[in-house]
Amino acid sequence: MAEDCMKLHNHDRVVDEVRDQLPEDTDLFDLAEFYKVFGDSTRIKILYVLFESEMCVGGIAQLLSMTMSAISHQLRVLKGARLVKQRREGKTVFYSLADDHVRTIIEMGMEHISE
Amino acid sequence: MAEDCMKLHNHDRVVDEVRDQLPEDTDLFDLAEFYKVFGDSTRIKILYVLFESEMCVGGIAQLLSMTMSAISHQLRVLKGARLVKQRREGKTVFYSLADDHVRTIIEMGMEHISE
DNA sequence: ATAACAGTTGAACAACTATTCAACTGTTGG
DNA sequence: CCAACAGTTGAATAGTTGTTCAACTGTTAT
Repeated sequence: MAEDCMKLHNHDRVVDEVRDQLPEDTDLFDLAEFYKVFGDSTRIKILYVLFESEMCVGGIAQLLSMTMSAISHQLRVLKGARLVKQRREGKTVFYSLADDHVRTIIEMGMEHISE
Repeated sequence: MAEDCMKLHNHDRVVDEVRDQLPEDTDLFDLAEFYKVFGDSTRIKILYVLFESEMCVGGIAQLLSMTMSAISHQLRVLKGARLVKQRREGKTVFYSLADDHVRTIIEMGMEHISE
């Protein structure tokens, strides 16, 4: 007699049950896209900077010792994820956190890795 | 007189202040690495499956219509991030969530994108 | 011992992504 | 209007990453 994992553990039934509980495929995809935004140290650094204070692109660039172009590109990604917002004052553009949600998410991660 | 952003907004002082508040560079890097793990829809799907029930590699593969090899590769990443743990039973290896931390982090993200 | 099964692993390839560079927009002061 | 500054953008490049494939380990039943 065949002792497959399938037959031993009754896969087909369990698999069907679990499948019903899963969120929509598009939601799972969107969630991964969202977390991708946190998956880059430059963006993480920018977010941490904005935790402390709103700041213009040049200021962030100076702080992180990077070009304004590089920072601007990443700010665009952060804005796309609705994590930051911008405010223009003359030639300068100030960026700040869109909401406090971000803080919680990042603190959650920090907790996990420092265990 | 030069009306630089620098001089107008007193960058150097603010920048220095904020720099002191930032976590270690290595911590910020590790945090980004951690979030990278959530930044893939296959891994997100696997985590959601394990929310419902512990499951073997073949079961997950069947559920997600993917090869065992692909799943095994991703489980390795998840294990590396200490998000899942394994348990052997004969030829079968069962995976499950390492702790409930993961649930909170993922729910946090879901909240943000469904706003 | 050996065959069959469950899972792992490393190399290779394709797809994606972060930074750089140069050219651009928009704003302000002269 | 023009020059200078702050920031943005698109193309190009280098580095990273997910899946596939084939070969491998480890376990169990005969």
